[in-house]
Amino acid sequence: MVQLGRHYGTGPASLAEIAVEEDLPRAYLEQLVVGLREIGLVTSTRGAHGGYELARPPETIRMSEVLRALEGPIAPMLCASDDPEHATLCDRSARCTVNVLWVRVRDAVAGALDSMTLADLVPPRVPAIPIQPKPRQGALTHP
Amino acid sequence: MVQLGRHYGTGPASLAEIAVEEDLPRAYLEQLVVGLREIGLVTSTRGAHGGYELARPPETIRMSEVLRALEGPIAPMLCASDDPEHATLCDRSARCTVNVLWVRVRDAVAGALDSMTLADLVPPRVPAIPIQPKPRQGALTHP
DNA sequence: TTCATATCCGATGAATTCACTCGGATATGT
DNA sequence: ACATATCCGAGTGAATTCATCGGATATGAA
Repeated sequence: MVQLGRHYGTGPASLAEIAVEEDLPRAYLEQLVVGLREIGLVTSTRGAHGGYELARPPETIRMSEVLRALEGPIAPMLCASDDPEHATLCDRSARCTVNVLWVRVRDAVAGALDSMTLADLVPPRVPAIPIQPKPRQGALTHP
Repeated sequence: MVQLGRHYGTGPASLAEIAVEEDLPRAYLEQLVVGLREIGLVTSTRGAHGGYELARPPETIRMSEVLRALEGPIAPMLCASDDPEHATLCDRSARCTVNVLWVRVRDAVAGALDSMTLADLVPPRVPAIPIQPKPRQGALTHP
């Protein structure tokens, strides 16, 4: 998805390209992209010069959406799932009092994933000729 | 740990007891308790009438400690682990920009686990004779 | 002393998940 | 026609998780 973010606006990128860029097997990417397509995060164009592209600008894609598409509902435990369809009480739920903890953990994770968009993870294009690299406050300086 | 919290102050509780109370195999509890003992969250006394008890009052035991003892360092990915000993960069770390996301998720989880203590999960003792069960504001009423 | 009750310890097994592979069918620009 | 892509279903090997089993060691009570 980060790679698709990089290519955003320049037409579809094939899985073969991304496989090279990320050093991942193409066949594996194929499997991953299924979920992304089903949710509608990416669109595909088949045939020569085809590939995938983001369906929306990177700034509007929350990482929570990406993770849900790839890994399913956010759920530290089965009894604390995002998705009501998927959530189930285990057979210990009668005496178990830990559910509140898992719900808090789940909300914390969902919050963190909601707070970042794909754009936050696409590395900014470094200018070919860097002008006056002035160190920002708090930046680490090498001893 | 919740069961040990219930028994807190009343001497050691044997795994056989807890196995009955939680409907879990005793041999399995034995395995779990190893980590808790090593970290010093529980103390053990061997022999007849022995068992385990919390080393500290439940209010002072953060759930982050418990989870770390049972499940190891908090780490959504290997490159974003709590424990510096355990943390490693993967071979993709040079081009991968997603680390910041995992660090945020990890901090969110750690925060949630830090914010609750074992005492929050030990169910309060219901009085034998309930006096005027007045429904609190916001409590769910059955239709 | 004997004995039942406990914790300790190492090894083993079943089920699930993760990262990845394979073989082909279908669509499409050149 | 043909190379380039996506699509699709099934299958594999390693690792992890949850749990089991057999027996050694310590200790309070009869």
